[in-house]
Amino acid sequence: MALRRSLLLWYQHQGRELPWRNIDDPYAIWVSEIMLQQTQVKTVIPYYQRWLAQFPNIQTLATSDLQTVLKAWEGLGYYTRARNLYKTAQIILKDYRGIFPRELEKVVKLPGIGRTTAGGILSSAFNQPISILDGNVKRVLARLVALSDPPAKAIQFLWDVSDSLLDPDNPRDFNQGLMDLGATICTRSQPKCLLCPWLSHCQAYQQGKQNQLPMREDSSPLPHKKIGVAVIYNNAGEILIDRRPDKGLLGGLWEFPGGKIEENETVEECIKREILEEIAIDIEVGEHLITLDYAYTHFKVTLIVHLCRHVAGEPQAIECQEIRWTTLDEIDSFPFPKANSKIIEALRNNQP
DNA sequence: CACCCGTGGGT
DNA sequence: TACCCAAGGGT
Repeated sequence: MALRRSLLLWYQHQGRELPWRNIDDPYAIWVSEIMLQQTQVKTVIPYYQRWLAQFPNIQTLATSDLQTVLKAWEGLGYYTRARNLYKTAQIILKDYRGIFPRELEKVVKLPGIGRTTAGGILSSAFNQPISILDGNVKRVLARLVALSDPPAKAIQFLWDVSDSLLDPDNPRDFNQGLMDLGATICTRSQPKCLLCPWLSHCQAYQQGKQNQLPMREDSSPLPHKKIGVAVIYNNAGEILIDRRPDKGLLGGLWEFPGGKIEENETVEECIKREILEEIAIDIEVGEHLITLDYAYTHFKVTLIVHLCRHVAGEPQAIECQEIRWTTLDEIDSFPFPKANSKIIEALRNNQP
C-alpha cells in the first residue's frame, strides 16, 4: 500500500532520534511509554534517563520503596502512573519471573497499561503487529479521513482505521513513524502539509480543512478554589508537613497543610480552622509568605500561604496518612507536588 | 461513560 | 490572560 511505503520512507529519513529508539529492552520501553502518557517528549527525556540509572531493571524497581519511586517521579505529574509502574514491576517479578510478558492479553491487564500503551510496547520492543491510537495518531487519522466528529466521539472508528493501516511487515517503524508524523508534521496548529508524505492522500488537505480538523469538544469553564496554606514552625524551628492519602489528587505526596477558604471567612480564619480540623493543633497565623495560582486539569487553585507558629496540641494525622516535623535541609528528601516546591523555594528566599 | 488525574509549553 | 493539549488509563 502506498500509504505504508511513503510513511516508512519518510520515517527512515525524518524520524526523530529518541533515547528509547533502537533498543530492545521491554522494561526501558515500557518506562518510556508510561512517562510519555499525556506528557511531551522534551519533558520526559531527563526523567527517563535518571529513572533508568536509578532503577536499571524490573527487579530494582520492584524492590525499592514507594516513596523513593515517587521521589524519582516528582514533578512529572499524574502520580498514579508511578504507583502503577511500581505495582506492575512487582506483579511481573512475582507472576512472570521478572520477564516482561509478550502476550497482549497479559500486558493490557497490567496496572497502568491500556490498549495504546500495550501496542506501543509490543510493537516497539518485539515488532508485533499491534496498532496504537494515541493523541498524535488520532489527529493524523482524523485529518487523513477528514473526520467530521471530535475524535472522542469516534474512537472505535479510529481504532479500525489504525488497524487497517498498520503495516504487518513493519509494525514497529510504522507505529513510530505515525507518531513522529503527528509530532513533527501533522501538528495541532500550523501543520507542515507540504512536507507530509501523506499530502496526496489527506482528505482534510484536499478540502482545505487541515487547520479546522480535528474537531474539538466544547468544554465548560473550570471551577476555581481558594486555599489557605500553613507553613507551621515549632519552637525547635522545624516545619510541619503531611503526606496525602494514596488515592486521589497528588496521592502519596507530601504537602503543607491547609484547605478551602469558605465564604465569609478570612484567609487567617480558614487556616486556623483547617489546621484544627485536619491536624488537631492550635496555631497562630502570622505573616503572608506567597500566593500561587495553579491550574490542574479539572480546576484552578489559588494557594495563599502564611507563616504560622505552633501554639498547642500534638499533631494528629486525621485527613492524611502521616505527619512530620522537618527542616529546610531535609525537606528535599520528600516528594512534593510542583505547587509546594514553589512554597519551599519561597521559604529559602525568605531565610535571613 | 463522564469524570478524575499534573505539569509545561504553545498560541 | 486564558485556553488548549501533550506517546492515556482508571473508575
